[in-house]
Amino acid sequence: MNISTAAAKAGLTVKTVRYYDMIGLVSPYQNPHTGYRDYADTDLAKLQFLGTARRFNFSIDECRELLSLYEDQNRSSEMVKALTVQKIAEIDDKLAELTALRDQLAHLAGACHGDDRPDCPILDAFSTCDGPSPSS
Amino acid sequence: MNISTAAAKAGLTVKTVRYYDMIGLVSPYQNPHTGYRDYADTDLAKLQFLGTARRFNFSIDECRELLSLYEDQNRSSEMVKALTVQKIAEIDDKLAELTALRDQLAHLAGACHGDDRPDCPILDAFSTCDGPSPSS
DNA sequence: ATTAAGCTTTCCTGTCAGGGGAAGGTAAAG
DNA sequence: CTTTACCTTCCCCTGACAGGAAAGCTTAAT
Repeated sequence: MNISTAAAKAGLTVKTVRYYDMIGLVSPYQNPHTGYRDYADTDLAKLQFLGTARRFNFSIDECRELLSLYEDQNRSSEMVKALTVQKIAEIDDKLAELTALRDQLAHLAGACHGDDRPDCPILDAFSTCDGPSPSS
Repeated sequence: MNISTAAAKAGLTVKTVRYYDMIGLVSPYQNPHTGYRDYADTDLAKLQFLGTARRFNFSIDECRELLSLYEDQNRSSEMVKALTVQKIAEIDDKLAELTALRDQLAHLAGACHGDDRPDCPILDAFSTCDGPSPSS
C-alpha cells in the first residue's frame, strides 16, 4: 500500500506519516529501486493506533511508549493504565487552569462597557501586574 | 533600569524581554557605547502589560494589537472587549474539547483492570480507528 | 511512442515563543 | 587589580509537523 492510501486510512496526512518514519515510529519496507514506501497491514495498524493516541493528546514520546506496549504480546495492562491515568491528571490540570483564565476574562469583559469611550477595565487590569499565575 | 531588573519586575525572563525587543514589541533605549538596553518606566509598564496579557493566553500578535490600543489615548474599549470575548470563546472551545477527551479517557481507564494480564481495553480502543475528532 | 497528470522521493525552510549555551565585552564589589 | 556578576550577539534546539522546490516514478490517454 502506498503512503497516501495508508495515510488516508489512518486519518493522517502524508507529511505526518513520512515524519513518523523519519523519527522511527513506523518504518515501512522501502523499495530499493524506486524509493517508494510500501505499507503492510501491520504498519497500517500502527498508524491507526498512533492517529487515535495522538487525537487523545498523547505526545509522540508517550505514543512511542504506548506503541511498544501495543506491540508486546506479553505486556501487562498496568503500564498502559498508569499512563492513561497520568494523562487524565494532566488534562484536569489544564482544565482547571483554563477555567480560571476563562472566569477572570469573563469578569473583565463583564466590567467593560465596550463602547467608543477610551475607559477600559480590561486594559486597566492588564497594566497592573497581577494577572493569572504563569501557565506551563 | 537594566534588563534583568525590568524582567524581574514584569515577571518575565531576560530571554523573553530580549525577544520582545527583537520582534519590535518593546524596544528600549540602547546605550550606543556599551550596547546595554536601558528600560524606562514606560517600557516597564508595557512589559508588565505584556506579561499579564500573555498569561491570559493572548498570542504575541494579539498582544501587539492590545498594546497599540493600550498606548492609544483616544482608543475605544470596543475593540478590546471584542478581542476578549473572542478569546473567551476560544477558551470555551478548548474546554469542551478537553472535557470530551477527559471523559473518554476516564471511561477507558475505568474499563481497564490495570493488572499484569495483557488484556487491555485502552489499547484495544486505540487500535480501532475511532478516536476523538481531530483537534485543532 | 510520447506526453501529461498524478503520484512519490529528498531536502530546505518556516511555524510559535522563546530556552540553552558559547564567546566576548562591561560594571560593581572586595 | 581581580573576581564575580551582568550584559551583548550569535547560533542551534524544542514539538509536531506544513509548505514548497526539484527530481524521479507510474499510469492513462493521446
